[in-house]
Amino acid sequence: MLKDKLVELLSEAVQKAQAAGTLPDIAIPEITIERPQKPEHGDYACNLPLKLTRLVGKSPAVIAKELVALIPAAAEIEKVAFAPPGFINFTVKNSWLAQQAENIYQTGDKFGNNESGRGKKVQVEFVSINPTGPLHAGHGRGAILGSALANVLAVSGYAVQKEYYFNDAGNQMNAFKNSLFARYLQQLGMNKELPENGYHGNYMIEMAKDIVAAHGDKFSKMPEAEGVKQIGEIGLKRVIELIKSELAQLGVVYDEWFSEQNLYKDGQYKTALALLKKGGHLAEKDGATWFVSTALGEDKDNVVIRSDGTPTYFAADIAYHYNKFIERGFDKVINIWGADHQGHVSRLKTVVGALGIDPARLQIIIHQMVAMRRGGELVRISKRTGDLITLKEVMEEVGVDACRFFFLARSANSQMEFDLELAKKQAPDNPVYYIQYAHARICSILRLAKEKGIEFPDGDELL
RNA sequence: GUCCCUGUAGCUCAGUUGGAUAGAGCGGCUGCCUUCUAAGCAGCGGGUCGUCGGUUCGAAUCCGACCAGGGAUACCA
Repeated sequence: MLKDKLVELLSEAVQKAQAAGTLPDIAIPEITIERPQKPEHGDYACNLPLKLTRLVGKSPAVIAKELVALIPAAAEIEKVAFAPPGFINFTVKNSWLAQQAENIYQTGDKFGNNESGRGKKVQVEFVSINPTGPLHAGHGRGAILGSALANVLAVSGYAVQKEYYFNDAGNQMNAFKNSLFARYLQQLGMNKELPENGYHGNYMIEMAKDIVAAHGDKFSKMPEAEGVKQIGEIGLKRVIELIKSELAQLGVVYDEWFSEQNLYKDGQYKTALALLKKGGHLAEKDGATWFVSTALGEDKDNVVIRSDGTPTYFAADIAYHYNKFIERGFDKVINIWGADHQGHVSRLKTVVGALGIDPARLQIIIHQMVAMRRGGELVRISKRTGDLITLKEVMEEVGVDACRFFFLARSANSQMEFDLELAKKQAPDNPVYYIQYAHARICSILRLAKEKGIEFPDGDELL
């Protein structure tokens, strides 16, 4: 990259200055190259003299002028200039720029790829919602963020693995299974109430209908516990397939679907907890087992095993991260979570540290919430109410490309509003439309050029 | 109460580790139409960077206090 070349040139100049005694023999701060905002300031700029002024006790202008004189000539560079108060500005040759257009054209899709990841194993885990129903509109944000990030890492030379973690054990799953069973009995005309914290969505009724069509009434004839279990398994499979296909439709494809149950099967859960116990991080209180995070600077301790002997979600997460780092040996793990999980960041990092893993290897990206609207009107995302808007509906309404664009167009840590009207609008105030329009125009220019037989050489400066 | 995110042009937002006159798109205003989709092109205007203080050669950026909006504060996940 040209920036690296410029850093090289500047380092040479600094060394010469130090050899000549115009600069003292001190550690030089990192040389950074930036793009100036004004074209008069050249194509690239460096503020090293400003950084050095305090260290060497000379005015930035003097340092800059001395360095400019010592910068060696280079094929890419037209001009090196001093600019007050202490910038060094570089102007690149037009011929070099024209050559870049040709390079980009020749490199094609691979342009910009690099090896800075050096093959390090990175896992990006995202979406990972409980498989209790279809994805809603807000889940699209994590999905797009995760897949885009994984793409970027992959072309930067990392060995990336995209993972979806699903909880197929625990309370939420039981509520799902019981709800589905209740809906199933209702379909058969039997009187059965939904459980108190059950799932009310229409998709549960649809799924119950399908199960009746496929399997008849056989689950109603077995003991309830057995019926719930079997019907739950069917429901779980169906929901996971549903989620998988919706994400695939969005262009998001995973390498691994990781089930929480794996953690218990392979004994990793026990191993991870034993490791914490050995480190003195666990304590018994009120009949439950706690992770004593207060000893490590956290605000409160966290329950790991409830007084009824069942593990909490946090306990599973401990085992899961033990698995990621120790069993599977990822160098770096990136979790993408919604803002509603923000409270878990600190304790997860703490417990990872307690397992003897450098917490810096775990990076958690929190994205803020998404509000959907149609023009002026807010659209609810809530699962409880009937006017739930699913990710599938959004994709089908505005199109996959527009969907990806809008979710990616805001930085993760600012709240966003997704305007369905705007995303569909064929007018300049819709950025997606604008981009598509630019593409159409370019194609039509190229088509006309071909029709008229206009020739243009590769890397023509006039283009 | 405590913790996290946010507050920058009329609107939606960028702004890398502190650096040059704080940027973009849209909207607004002015001028352009016989050959590319006028769904266009050229130009102009637009700001106490939430408020107040501090750090320093220099602050949208770092520190402190405060104000406003959103989120989190379970033996739920």
